[in-house]
Amino acid sequence: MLDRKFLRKEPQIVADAIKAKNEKIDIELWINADSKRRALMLQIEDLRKLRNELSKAVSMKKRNGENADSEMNKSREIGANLSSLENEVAEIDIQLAELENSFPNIPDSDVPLGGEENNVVLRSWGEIPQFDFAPRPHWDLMEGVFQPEAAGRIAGSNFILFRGWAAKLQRTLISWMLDHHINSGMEEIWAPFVATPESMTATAQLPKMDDDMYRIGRDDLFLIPTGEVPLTNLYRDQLLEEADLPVRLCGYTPCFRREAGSYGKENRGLNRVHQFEKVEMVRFEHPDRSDEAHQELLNHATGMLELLGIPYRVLLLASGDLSFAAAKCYDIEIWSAGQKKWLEVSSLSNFRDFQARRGNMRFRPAGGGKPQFVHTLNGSGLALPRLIISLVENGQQADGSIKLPGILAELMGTEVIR
RNA sequence: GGAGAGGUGGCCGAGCUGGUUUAAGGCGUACGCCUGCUAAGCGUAUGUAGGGGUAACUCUACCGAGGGUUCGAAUCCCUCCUUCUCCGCCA
Repeated sequence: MLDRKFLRKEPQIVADAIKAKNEKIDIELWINADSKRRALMLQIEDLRKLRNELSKAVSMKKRNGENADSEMNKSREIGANLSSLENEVAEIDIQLAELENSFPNIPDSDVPLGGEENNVVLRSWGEIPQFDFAPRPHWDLMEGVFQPEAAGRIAGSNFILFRGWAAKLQRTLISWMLDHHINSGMEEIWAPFVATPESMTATAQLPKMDDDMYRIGRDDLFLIPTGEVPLTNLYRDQLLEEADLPVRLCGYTPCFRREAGSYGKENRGLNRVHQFEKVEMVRFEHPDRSDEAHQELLNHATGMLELLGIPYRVLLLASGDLSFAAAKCYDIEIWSAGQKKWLEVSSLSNFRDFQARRGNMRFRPAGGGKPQFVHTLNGSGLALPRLIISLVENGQQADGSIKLPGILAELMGTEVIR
């Protein structure tokens, strides 16, 4: 959510951001409703003041045993007036809230304008593996341990069922990544995998992503589409002390996505599924340090890829590719040798105070003074299916066996999976 | 699922037979004083949001959320959420 004062003062910046993010909403609607609301509030507050004074007079007179009928009648009239004005304001408030929820965050000034084609590759690491045979896609290499048909029988199409070493590999990676985060000072969180509409609104999956999420209608809950939701909402409506910052969290969660209308070749195998596992990093930062924190999250995520020996590149997303709530976002893409393409395995965003304002997450400055909104950041660290794709496809050998990077070989108890 | 008890400012906690409470008091925090340091003590200030004014300042709202009763609601009524205790059910 954007600050109302900002909306009043800088409508053009907001309009530009709406355009840059390809949203369709008109700020004029908000401006009109807001000024109408303020005019009404002026009247309401005057009437309330009058009524408060009358009330006081009634109270005094009654205590002295005097008659207060005329004050009470006046007050009654005011009450009738007030309730009709208050109803008007209530309607406007609903409009305003809807509009405010629909304004996207403002992209940072260093974010390139335009769509996906304007994303900038900031850096890359590692050599793209070469083979003296034709490398195969993961669904071939994982035949027997990755069984989409079995998953389909259980839950419908586009779900994952792993067995044997694939199941163990996933569990091992989750555990290793969490330990990696914990060792760098993050606190591990195990949170609910469902969340209320309020939580979804605070992190801004609602209203925009409604159609992309699974909803449990009977209890009005959503299956979380990312660990960002529970980890960030941990501090919804909370007041932190400056000394508490930064709060550095990590946690494993499954992520549920309807991926409505996305079928086809691009989505074969593990590329795009309805449920995937992910380790998420979330950070609550002092506004002055969020840029630095963003870099740290990025370096932390890429550090893991370097340990695993997976070639990657880092993209700075252009405005049109930026999510609704983000001010700035880096994507990390890793190489898929079998499919010969880059796969997004992590998205690291700085939301500045956008989510904090929606979720009322604040801190009290060290020297006292008014509470301020924190900055929230998050990033995948990392998403499992595509990481597994890359490990399997990049590590494949001519006979179809898979060579594991040293660190994983140790954890899995074998250097080569057959 | 059933019964009961709670939800008040950063925290604790009074008020809850409706009207000088426009939320007491304490803790914490900030500043100052005093004690030759420290501890203790004393004094003052200190909720959030919005509006008006150049300004000292001032007005309005907020006591889990939303409705209702009333001239007037933290206080009475209804619905919902949530926490705790007991019972039931359950991996």
